[in-house]
Amino acid sequence: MSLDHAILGLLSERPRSGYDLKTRCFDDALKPFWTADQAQIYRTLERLKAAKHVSVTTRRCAGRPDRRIYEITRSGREQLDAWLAQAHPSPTLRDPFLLQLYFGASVPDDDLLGVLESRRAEHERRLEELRLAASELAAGKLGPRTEVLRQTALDGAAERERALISWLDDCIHAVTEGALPGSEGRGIGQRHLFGAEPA
Amino acid sequence: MSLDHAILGLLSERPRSGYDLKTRCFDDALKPFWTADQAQIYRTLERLKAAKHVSVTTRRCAGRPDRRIYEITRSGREQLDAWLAQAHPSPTLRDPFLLQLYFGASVPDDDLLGVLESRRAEHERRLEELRLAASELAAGKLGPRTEVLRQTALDGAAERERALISWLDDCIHAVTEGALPGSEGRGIGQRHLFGAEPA
DNA sequence: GTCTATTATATGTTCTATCCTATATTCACC
DNA sequence: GGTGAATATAGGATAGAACATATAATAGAC
Repeated sequence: MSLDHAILGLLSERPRSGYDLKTRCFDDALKPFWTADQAQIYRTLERLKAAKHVSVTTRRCAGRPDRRIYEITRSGREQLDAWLAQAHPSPTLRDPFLLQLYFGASVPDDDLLGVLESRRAEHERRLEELRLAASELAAGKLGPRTEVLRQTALDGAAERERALISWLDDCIHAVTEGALPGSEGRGIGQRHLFGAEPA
Repeated sequence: MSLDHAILGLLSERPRSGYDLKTRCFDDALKPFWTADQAQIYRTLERLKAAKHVSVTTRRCAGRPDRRIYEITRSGREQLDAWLAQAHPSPTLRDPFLLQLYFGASVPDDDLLGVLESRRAEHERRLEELRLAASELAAGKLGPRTEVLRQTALDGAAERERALISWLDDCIHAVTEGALPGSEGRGIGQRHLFGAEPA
């Protein structure tokens, strides 16, 4: 239910429409922390409205569809505060790339290197995004506690990326230096090593 | 479709039953890389069978339900090899904890500290699991390339955890030293700062 | 003697996320 | 005059993950 709370958090700053949430929050400042597509946002707003955590005011716009401006209610704030103050389990990480390494004994060095380098580029790209977000944050538009906390959150995400990049560099180095034992073909030898299925 | 390939990878080592995959792979050695519940595994095996990537042999067992042993087919191996050799997008990270920091300006230091410490404990727990997995791996039962790759994968996951723990330590330190600006109440002042919704 | 765990497979339901499509208008560009 | 982008909301379809329940026998604990 984290998307609910992301939206409640955004609405606790000021009232917004669904479109506004999408284009000016989830596609922008919130992107490093949580993403959501448009359909999800509108559906979540409906749900929050049904739960009375937000209220709606329709604003007429000539020609266009009416704008529905959502505002957080007292019960929404209470819900948000309770959620913010308690610990939540961290999501289990499921990364296809680690599976590739795990099962990659039959993959030729060249292909392996390609995968490693594309992964490295991706983390570098994310790190760049985080740097950009951090520089946009430092404009003094927010309260000091908010600003420090957001910088800290960005920094945590950046640490993660940096750790992965330096590890990937080690991997790439090992492969290009030929430090990785040669390709093993696949499985036939191992099947004998393991023996038959136990009864 | 990574679960499909995790299962194909496991079956490329040796034939296994669904129960076997669950209890001896996904709950064990594969746990740091990919988890799956029983229902998911059986349904995926069905799907792989329909796609002719695995074949089944039923083994009668007195009293118990028959054991269905799955074996990878030639087309399954081809599918697996192709997947292993190409790059896949890394999953977008969505971590409720980062949202908590992002919106946490109204949370009292004590609650914040509780959240930080419980998160730290969780990463420490995972790191311990990774250490255990690494020591179980170093038994010489596998080919040299497989062993190095698996150690490397575990090491990458461990680096991630270590980076987060050291960052969390900084956060905890900052809060306990009072380096974090005081609580801001919530929103009322900010609402004025931001001004009204633009027309 | 009952209760729980283990071995083994399978279905049902719900939730979340992603993608695609529909609707409706204004404005800028070519 | 047509095309596409921006503004704005909403529904449908699908896939993945999580959780719960059904069935069925044996072995061991209390």
